Amino acid sequence: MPLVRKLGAFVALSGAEIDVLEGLRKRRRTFVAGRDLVHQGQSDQVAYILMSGWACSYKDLVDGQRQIVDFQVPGDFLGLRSVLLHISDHSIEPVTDIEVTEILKADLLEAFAQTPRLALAIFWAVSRDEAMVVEHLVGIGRRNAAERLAHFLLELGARLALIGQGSKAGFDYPLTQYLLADALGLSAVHVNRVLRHLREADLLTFRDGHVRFIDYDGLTDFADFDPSYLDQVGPLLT
Amino acid sequence: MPLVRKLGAFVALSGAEIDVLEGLRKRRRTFVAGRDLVHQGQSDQVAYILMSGWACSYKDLVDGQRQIVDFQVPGDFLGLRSVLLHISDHSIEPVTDIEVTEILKADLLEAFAQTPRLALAIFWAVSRDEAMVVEHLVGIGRRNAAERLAHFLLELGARLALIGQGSKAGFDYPLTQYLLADALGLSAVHVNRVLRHLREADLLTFRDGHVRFIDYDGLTDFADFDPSYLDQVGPLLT
DNA sequence: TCGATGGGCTGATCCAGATCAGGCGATCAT
DNA sequence: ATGATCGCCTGATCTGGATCAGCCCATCGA
Repeated sequence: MPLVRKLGAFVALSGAEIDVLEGLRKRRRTFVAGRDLVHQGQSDQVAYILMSGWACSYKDLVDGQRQIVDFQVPGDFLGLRSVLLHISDHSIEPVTDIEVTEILKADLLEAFAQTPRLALAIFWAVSRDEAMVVEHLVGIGRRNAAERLAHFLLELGARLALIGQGSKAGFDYPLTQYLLADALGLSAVHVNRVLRHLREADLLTFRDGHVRFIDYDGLTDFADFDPSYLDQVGPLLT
Repeated sequence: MPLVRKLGAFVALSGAEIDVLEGLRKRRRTFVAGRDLVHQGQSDQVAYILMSGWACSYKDLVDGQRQIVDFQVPGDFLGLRSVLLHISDHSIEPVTDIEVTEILKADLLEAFAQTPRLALAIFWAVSRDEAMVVEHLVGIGRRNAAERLAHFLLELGARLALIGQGSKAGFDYPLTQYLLADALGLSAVHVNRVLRHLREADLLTFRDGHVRFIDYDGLTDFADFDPSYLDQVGPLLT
């Protein structure tokens, strides 16, 4: 299970703790691509763990624009923040068909009371998510389009590497350039142009559902990518 | 104590829980304006609760720019994220002289184990902080300079109202236009111009250390400010 | 088989906000 | 009393990325 793998990067979980996580298998559900699981303004107090597929969390603006806050990959929580806040401040949309397991507020209380170490591990995961949002903020606020895009793809690569789905060579993605634009605060037109620049600079390619890092070190340098905020020790094996 | 007041907006804390918080008084420290308390890359695993004064958390880029992620006001946590992550991914600078109380990682574990409700309240505060960062991300990504600035000041007003230091009429601030620019992803020059526009549109004034909301409802409308992400029920009394 | 749709790609034009280059007044140290 | 510094303010110019308008190709349902 990808979550166990991810949390394992932070603390060695005991058998009992892993059992708690594995016990969640029972509440498995699936959702189809494109139809929101959580909608802005809803007050369900339910979160999910993503088991397979990709999702994204985003906010809509009145004028019809939207900002994608982050993509979620297997092992990530969906909507954990809205369990504590009374109203969900964002929407979540599956990018692909996805499988999830449900977490209720009661589960969280249970985890806090019974297995403080597991609670701490969840707290770590939440902190890491927040660190990623902060990094996106910095990217949108201060990096130009090319650096921002490169940085974003490097981050995704590192995150996927942690669950065994990416490496320094690249990774498979289910994203469109429109999704990327919504995440990066750019127009789809400009995303396309920037991808061409990166390709022409022999840094990476982005096509047919696969990112290939051609010059990983050059790219890291270009994007000023310092993965320490991801808190992964040896993030990229290959 | 402002933290008690803030958490009280989420759960009614028991006497015992308040005692735990009040017990932190002993580890009070002060810092002078401008000198970083926490520096990017440091690995101290210590956080603080801000008792008085303002601070800001920010990230530096290689090219000398910086992005302020958020300002902290009394009752807010400083650097809580870096207690869990092994390395602090950001810096924290006091905007004014500040008073803080220290929280060690051990305290946090203690809180999780002993008083799960308090732990939940802290979790709530962290979720709220994250929701604010997300809102800033949306602002920088998709709002124009004027909307972004107005939204930001309205948010600050609401946050200060929660601890009794602001209202629909306005609030006192210790910020410069340069700080505002670093927070909003704008240049200081442009912040100045936008402030003039907002003043000329009879929406607000920003001078002599005091924000005055001239047309609160008009401003809310203009900035598309929906405070539900702050999870405050009756945020603005006056 | 042929529209319709969705994703990718491109050139031309436009504009919000950056950058450059200052000026003004208040405070403060010598 | 005089620089130096800091915060605020302004006009002129430049530019990164948006917007507009459209083409190409693959897929898919009727």
